Amino acid sequence: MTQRRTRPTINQVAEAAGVTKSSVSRAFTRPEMLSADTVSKIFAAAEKLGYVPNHTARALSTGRHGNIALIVPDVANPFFPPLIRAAQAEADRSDYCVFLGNSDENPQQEDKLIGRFGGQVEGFVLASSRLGDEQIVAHSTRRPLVLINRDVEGIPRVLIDSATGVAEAVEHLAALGHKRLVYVSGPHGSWSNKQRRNAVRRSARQLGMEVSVISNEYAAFESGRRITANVLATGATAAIAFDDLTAQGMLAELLDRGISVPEQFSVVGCDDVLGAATYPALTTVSNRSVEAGKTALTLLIDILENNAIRDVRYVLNTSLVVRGTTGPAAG
Amino acid sequence: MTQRRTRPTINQVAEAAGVTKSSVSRAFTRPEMLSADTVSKIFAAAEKLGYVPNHTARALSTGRHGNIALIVPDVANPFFPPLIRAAQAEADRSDYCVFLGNSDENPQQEDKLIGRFGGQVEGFVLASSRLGDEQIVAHSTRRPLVLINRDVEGIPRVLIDSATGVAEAVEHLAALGHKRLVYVSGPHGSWSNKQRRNAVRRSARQLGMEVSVISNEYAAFESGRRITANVLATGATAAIAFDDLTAQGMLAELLDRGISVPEQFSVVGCDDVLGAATYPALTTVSNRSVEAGKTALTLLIDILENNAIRDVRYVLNTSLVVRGTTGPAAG
DNA sequence: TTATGTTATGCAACCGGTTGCACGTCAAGC
DNA sequence: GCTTGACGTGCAACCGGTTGCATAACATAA
Repeated sequence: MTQRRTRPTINQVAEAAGVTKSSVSRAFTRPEMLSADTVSKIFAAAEKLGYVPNHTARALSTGRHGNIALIVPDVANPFFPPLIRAAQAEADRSDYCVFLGNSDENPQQEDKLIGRFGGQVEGFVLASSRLGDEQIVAHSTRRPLVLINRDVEGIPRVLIDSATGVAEAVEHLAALGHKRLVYVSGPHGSWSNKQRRNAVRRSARQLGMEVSVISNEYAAFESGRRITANVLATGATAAIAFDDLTAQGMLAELLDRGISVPEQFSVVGCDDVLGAATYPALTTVSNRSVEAGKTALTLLIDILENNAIRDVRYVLNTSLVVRGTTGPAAG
Repeated sequence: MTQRRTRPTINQVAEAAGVTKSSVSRAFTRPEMLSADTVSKIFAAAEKLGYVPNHTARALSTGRHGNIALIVPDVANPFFPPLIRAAQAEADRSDYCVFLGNSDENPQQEDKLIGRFGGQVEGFVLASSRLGDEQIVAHSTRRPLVLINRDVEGIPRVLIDSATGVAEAVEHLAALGHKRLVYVSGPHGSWSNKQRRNAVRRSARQLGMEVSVISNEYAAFESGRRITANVLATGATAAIAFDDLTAQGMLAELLDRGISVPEQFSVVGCDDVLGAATYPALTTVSNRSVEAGKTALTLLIDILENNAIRDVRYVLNTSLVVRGTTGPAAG
């Protein structure tokens, strides 16, 4: 294995070019301050030595790292990867590096990650943060911070308003003749969950439907299976799940129990992360996670570069995507 | 908005505790060098001021950042999120921060990311790298580097050996009476793709089956749909796809064309990223991406902490998961 | 020719830690 | 009582850049 050579420093370039290190530094940061001659002399020397400015040293003296941190509750939840990818791409356009943190749905872990990243990032994007409002506010006093799917006043935030889509879902079910409805909850600290639950309740009340709420802490396929018994026990004819994964688990469990969807029971998911991959293809609420990721980063970078401290509340609407898991009420 | 205060430095703590900054530094890094009295005096002062060591300054003088970079071709490809999550968790156990890079299946982009991260990480994990061998070797001379699903001699690597599972798949199809088979390729630079293609060819030869290979640069649902016509044109009765996404696309297209699976055509995926979510549930080759992510990180951290420069080649075997998309050959 | 202004470059302090070496103190050994 | 060694702490250099200010060189104006 080849030896790991120590990289050339600004001093060596300076010596090779016959100038001082100030000039070398300027050649790389503000070349317009130097004569064209000097600049090209320095570049030639740098090129020859394979000089690359030391990021850390630069960060120490300027206080600017060119890094941002993105923290999500669960990387493996299909809602997040597209968001992460979009955020990443946007960061890349402005030459920022992205730290990714996985909080495991755990506020303490989230806090710990913020602390760990704190010293080496310009700012944060917290997606579906599980922290309390006060903690979020506290962190935002140290570093610029943008929230996704979390509505804290005074802090720039990008919200995917699933309420519009969920309301459409309830109307859709009402139109199909359903009278009793279940909402299957998501994580306790989740803003989206609260929003969806409220939207279901509100619409159902307006349409004269009856709603039960079933709690389900960890949103995933397996827990979707588990809570299906409780859902059926309510006597409802349709369910709206916090997310597609939960809905998918319910679908599998219903199939196993010989209950046919949508003939005997209707299921609606949320976030449209599975496309048409389930069987029957899942009726769900559309997802704007790509735009959310991109927008959050644009916002953060704008704040960083222009020192714009604005109280932005950016809302992305959603709508119902009707596929094959909803049908006329049984009976 | 509260003002962003500048954090206390080692000097302020030193003054408050009535010692020099050397002692403060030692209190945090090698407290056994100091008297217990001094240490507690310093900790008290630090606590009171809310002192947190400056990561950047420390990194500058020690050359150690406590960061590692993980680069994947596509975060949104469901193969990677579980791997990323596992890697993340493992890094966390040793207090490393993880930079995530998305190369977009593009070697240039991958190279650029490595350069961007280079100055602030201890080492790299490249998952399914699209770089050429020489580039990988070159980068490994600068920083420790562990590969996932890429077999370059002399470089520590974790390989998911899908060949075993793919061979089982071919045998399974042969046992079902299939004589003509298609392998639908994945990305050009992909080691996994080469491995799978070869495994299909080898097993098919042994079993006296005929194989066509259809190329398909970008592995995804849509491209799976697109190449289905070509697949059918070969006259084969079964196909093994580079990955589940491609297989899923084919399934959708076959359904649209009124070709029933598995009665008229059999499909096998690879990586088992969709679980039983497709319809029919996809027969596929198991996936060890979680272990791969975890192992790669363990390896890298071991190299970093113990300076162990070993030529490790860690292989994870796979096997066939039979579900509902394979059946007896038509006719 | 001298005063005045511009421009390019150098000097040295600074960012906030770490660390090799020197020094002072105190206890044990002779 | 003096030497020796161990131990705890301080001094100062160093990591590799950035940047405010001073200065030299040269051009322009009076």
